[in-house]
Amino acid sequence: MARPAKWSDRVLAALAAPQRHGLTLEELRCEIGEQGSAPEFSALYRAVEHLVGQGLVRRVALPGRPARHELAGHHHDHLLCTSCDRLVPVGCLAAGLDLAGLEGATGFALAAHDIVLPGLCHDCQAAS
Amino acid sequence: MARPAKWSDRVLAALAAPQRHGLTLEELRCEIGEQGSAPEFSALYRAVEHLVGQGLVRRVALPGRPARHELAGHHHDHLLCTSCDRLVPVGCLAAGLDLAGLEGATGFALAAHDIVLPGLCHDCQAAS
DNA sequence: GTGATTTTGCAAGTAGCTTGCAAAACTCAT
DNA sequence: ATGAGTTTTGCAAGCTACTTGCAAAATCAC
Repeated sequence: MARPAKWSDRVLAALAAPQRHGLTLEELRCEIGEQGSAPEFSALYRAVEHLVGQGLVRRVALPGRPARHELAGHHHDHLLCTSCDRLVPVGCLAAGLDLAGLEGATGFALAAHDIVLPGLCHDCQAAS
Repeated sequence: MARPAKWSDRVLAALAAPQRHGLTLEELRCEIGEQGSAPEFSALYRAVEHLVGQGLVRRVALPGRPARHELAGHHHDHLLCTSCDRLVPVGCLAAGLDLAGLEGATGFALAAHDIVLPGLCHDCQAAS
């Protein structure tokens, strides 16, 4: 090992804070910046990329929105509020799906899924 | 109504061809271009956007990939081959999900879902 | 034809992500 | 302490897919 990664620990710490589930890179940068100096975006990007590669962080890619990141614990899926972008974990949704049946019918080999159901969270329903 | 849309019909025709399910704008442009002149990208973009607004076309947004478009018929979900980008329709997956239970547990109002399960299609499994 | 309306073509702009590269920071063996 | 080797950082530029602005052109209703 050579130079130790300055940001990786801060990233993990920020993701561990349970206030908000699933942070974008930009949010991570702000979060980290509040306790000192904020990292350059590309440095943070590469640090997170590295953590994802190590399997410590899970990236939840969302179409048309910046990806969100969470600590990689046990698998779960998400609900996404399309109004405030809140990402809510909900326990594996694929449990109810006949994956083996789908694979048989289509010839696909299904990979690790990552189901995100869009909707409006409680607060945003009230606000509209 | 004033000037009639030159491309909308071509778009619908191209999407109706069942060879490939789910076309990107770029693929649509090629497809249309093969029977004459290809539309400018932005014209096509706006034509498709209009059709989506009318409810005639459904846009399947995919993270990190260009969105794919299909004729809006009865609802279904998709499998996506992450190697060749093939989009395969598979009949509503949410049927197996306890949506009402999720809504109750989270306070969410779930919107029209659009589940895409990633995997490897038969051909791409063989190729690897 | 005239006017109103809408689409087109061209260009430029945007967000979010990704990469190149040299300079710095750090560890380890000497 | 010194130097070699490795990795991260900062800065800048590049990329893809999408989105928008605007004037010119096409078409419809009259």
